Amino acid sequence: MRPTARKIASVLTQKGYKLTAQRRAVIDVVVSSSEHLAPAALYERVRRTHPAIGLVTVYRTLEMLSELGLICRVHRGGKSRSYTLALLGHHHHLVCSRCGTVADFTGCDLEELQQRLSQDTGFKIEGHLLQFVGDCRNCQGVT
Amino acid sequence: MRPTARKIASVLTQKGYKLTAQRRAVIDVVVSSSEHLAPAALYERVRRTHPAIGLVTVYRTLEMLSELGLICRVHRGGKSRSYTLALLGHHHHLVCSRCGTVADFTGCDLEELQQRLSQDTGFKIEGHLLQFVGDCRNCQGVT
DNA sequence: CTGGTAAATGAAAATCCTTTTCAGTTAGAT
DNA sequence: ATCTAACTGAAAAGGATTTTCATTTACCAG
Repeated sequence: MRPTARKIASVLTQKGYKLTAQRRAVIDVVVSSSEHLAPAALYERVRRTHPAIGLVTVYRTLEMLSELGLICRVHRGGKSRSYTLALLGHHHHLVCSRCGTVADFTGCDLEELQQRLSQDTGFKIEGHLLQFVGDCRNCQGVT
Repeated sequence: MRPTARKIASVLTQKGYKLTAQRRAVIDVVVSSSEHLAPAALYERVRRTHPAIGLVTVYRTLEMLSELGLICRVHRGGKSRSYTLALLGHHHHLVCSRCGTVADFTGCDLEELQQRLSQDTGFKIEGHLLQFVGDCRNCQGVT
């Protein structure tokens, strides 16, 4: 289930955040992108419709949306961070190593493993990060 | 199975890399550390025995060891990268969010999930990243 | 045991990405 | 319409990482 821009906006106001033109613009881009986006790339796209926006605002908005759980961070090799729209509920990513397309999936079924690890190591486990990397359908033919 | 410094050194020479004093020093620190280490932290430790080494060399050596699969990168929140000795074979990490201690584990059993995802999405999956985050035994009492 | 040579090193500078600061602006409650 | 805390953008600061380049060094050949 992909949330709509409207839905995200309403979460913001409910939480007491102001709904500025800049935030709307960032949200619109996030909602309409199927790939994950680094702050800089997102900034470029937002600028098409909102040329006066500052990169800093993009950073701040992404940070805020991320804390609210509305978008989530994608972990790539390590260079720059990226974000993608959060699906409702627990999910993970499948990232294309060539074009960066992100597919989400649910049903990781790691509870059992987590419990085993907790017992074995004494860790109090708070979360996990699971991500598959590969080539998406479109990129498989490409050299 | 933890590889020894000797073992790692021999891989380097086999691959045609020169075995310099600096590289030996970096390898020694990596092998003798149970935690994962960020380049800067590793640099500090290496300097104890090899004060003239440059941070750049540490970066370059880590990059090289990582490409050879002798160490592997640990993904934290996102700030700085870290590396830890690669165990032989397939394994994953359990990272303490407070002190950074890394425990390894094997047996992630994701083949089935991977196959399902491949079919559903058309991705040609090449690898995955699985990591649990939590508080290790020592850090659980701490405020 | 010498060279000779390509590879490796260290210091400084350059790049990136991200965060902080601060003065000016604005959304939304009253 | 007014007020105020929240928000914004520009610039500066901060950090991590990479590049550049002159110098040094490991190690192969002789």
